[in-house]
Amino acid sequence: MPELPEVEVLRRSLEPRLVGRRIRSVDVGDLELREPLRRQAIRRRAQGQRVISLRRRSKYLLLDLSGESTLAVHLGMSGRLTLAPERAAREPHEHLAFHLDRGEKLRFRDPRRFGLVLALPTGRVERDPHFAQLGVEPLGDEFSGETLERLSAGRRGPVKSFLMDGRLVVGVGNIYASESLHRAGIHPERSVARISRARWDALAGAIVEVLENAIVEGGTTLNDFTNGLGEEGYFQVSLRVYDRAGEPCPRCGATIRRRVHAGRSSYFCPRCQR
DNA sequence: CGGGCGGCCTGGAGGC
DNA sequence: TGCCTCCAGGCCGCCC
Repeated sequence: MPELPEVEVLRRSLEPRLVGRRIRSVDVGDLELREPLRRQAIRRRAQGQRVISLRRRSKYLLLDLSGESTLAVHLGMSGRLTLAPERAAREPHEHLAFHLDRGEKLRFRDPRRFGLVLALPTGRVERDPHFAQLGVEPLGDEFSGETLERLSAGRRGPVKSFLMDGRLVVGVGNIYASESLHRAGIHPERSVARISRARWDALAGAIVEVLENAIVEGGTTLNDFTNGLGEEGYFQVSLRVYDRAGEPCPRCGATIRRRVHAGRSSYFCPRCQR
């Protein structure tokens, strides 16, 4: 579900509804997520605090709270964070509920439980092991073809794996890696050692364009992504290759192919991507 | 050391 | 209708 655009869409949808609100109490279920939930830390850091700001780092949504605490939420593959009326019934796979003032709650649902909810001291987020190794933000000021070329120096593997390595570049997952490579005209299996500076520039531009467009369109809802208010995105209609095997390439008309690399499906146009 | 793969989970889709 | 297999947006650890 969630790559950078979806998490950013979630952040923007929740920000005006959460900033300034007080968390009165927290309910945490019995099942564990990708890691065991640190229930005491979550309750101790969240209860009674106000939401000061919402940030995003990589695919984590960060809720900065009063009391120098930050909640970090990662949606994994199937997580959803949504606002609901306080009286709404608990849903299947609802693992946490943050009860707010004004009769609302913020709930975290995650059927597959690949997600995470962490409570950290605000000043230590960057040093936490979940964050310390994260790479460059593709929508940050310093991101360019030069960045990609520098990060690829001395490496050899396929460019798609390179793009999806969160220690190098964050936020680009399986959908947006395929889409960016198609827009830049680069085959997903091309070795990073064989990409020219001009192509790195094209790829950086394609990544920024695809991510920004996806954010404007509310993210990609293939199955169940929604923003914090339960609204679906519509960038799926703008996808040019992802999940379109057998369809014509919108640029050249050749048949889009699906191939598995590193255990993940890649979609590409065999004619426009070399 | 870098890259590839299996595993973690549940649910939905499609085949028979 | 039911059962089976495959597949899924992320990430980590193990293996070569």
